[in-house]
Amino acid sequence: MFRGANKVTVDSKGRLAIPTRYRERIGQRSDGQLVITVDRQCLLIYPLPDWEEIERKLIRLPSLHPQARRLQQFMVGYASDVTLDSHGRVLLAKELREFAAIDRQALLIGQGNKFELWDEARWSQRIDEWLEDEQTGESGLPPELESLSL
Amino acid sequence: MFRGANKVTVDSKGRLAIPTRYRERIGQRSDGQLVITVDRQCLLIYPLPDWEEIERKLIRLPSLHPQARRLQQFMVGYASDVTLDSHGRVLLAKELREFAAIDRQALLIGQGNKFELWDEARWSQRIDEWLEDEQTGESGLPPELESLSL
DNA sequence: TCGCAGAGTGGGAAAAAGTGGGAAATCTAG
DNA sequence: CTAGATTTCCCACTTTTTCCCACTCTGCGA
Repeated sequence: MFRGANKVTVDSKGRLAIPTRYRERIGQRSDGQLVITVDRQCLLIYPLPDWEEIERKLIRLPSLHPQARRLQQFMVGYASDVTLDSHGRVLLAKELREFAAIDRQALLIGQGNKFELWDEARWSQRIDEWLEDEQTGESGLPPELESLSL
Repeated sequence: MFRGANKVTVDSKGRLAIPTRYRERIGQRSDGQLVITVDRQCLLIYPLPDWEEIERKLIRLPSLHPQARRLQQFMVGYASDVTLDSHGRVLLAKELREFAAIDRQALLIGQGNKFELWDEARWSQRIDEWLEDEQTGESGLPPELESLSL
């Protein structure tokens, strides 16, 4: 399981160093092969086998449903294969950096079987939104959340 | 499986370079033979054998159903055979370029067994639509999506 | 406090890919 | 049959990518 938030920098060539503590696990799980794709506002980084499972699920979605089609289109469409280089770095395709507005400072967030990669500014914006929402007292939690005990 | 988004340019003669990482697969699958046809807003590019399967399905559709008829008409009607040249490029027929409003900058999107080719401007428009829809809190997600865990 | 080791960062050079254009070949129309 | 136009093939230049090396920084131990 990947956990924790790490400040990382993307250099001028678009390379991103994966923090060392994750490297061994990635090496074991997928021999250094990762797949990077987009979410709404950030990028998602999966070890190859985990991605393949997601991809299978996506492809099975009903292709006539516009929203399903779109999710497929974006997630599979942007998914790019990368391999750790000799220094544990991966190359972020220009298209991905543009999509997620990542230029230099970013945050790598461990999320179980995957990572999220956020542009620093967008991330702090997201924190603000969260705090605001909590204040204004959110309504309409789905049952899974209502009963969640932390 | 084809995946990933690539910025590509269509030159003044209507040629499009297929990114190298896909070429080997295309060579294996169909000896460099592709079929390009139209979708509603973009072009679709299939390896020949995959297209032939699609074509069979299309032809079997009930020809009295107006929408099926139209789909047949457009997809089969516009389908054009192309072969990779010595530099891995294909020639986009003028009719196809006009249909999809592609002049110079385009995006090649891997979608499993096929590619989509989008005019750059149209694609970013599509991204905007996606982000808007997601924000406005979608209703009526199909069960397959509701329970999808990525 | 100093030095060493591991991690992170940057950059240069070779190789590969992308791009454009020209010449030959083919087709079309008069 | 010929002139013009279009297509196809190939060559050469430019840009990008990839691989590798070297330097810096940080943290830990002596």
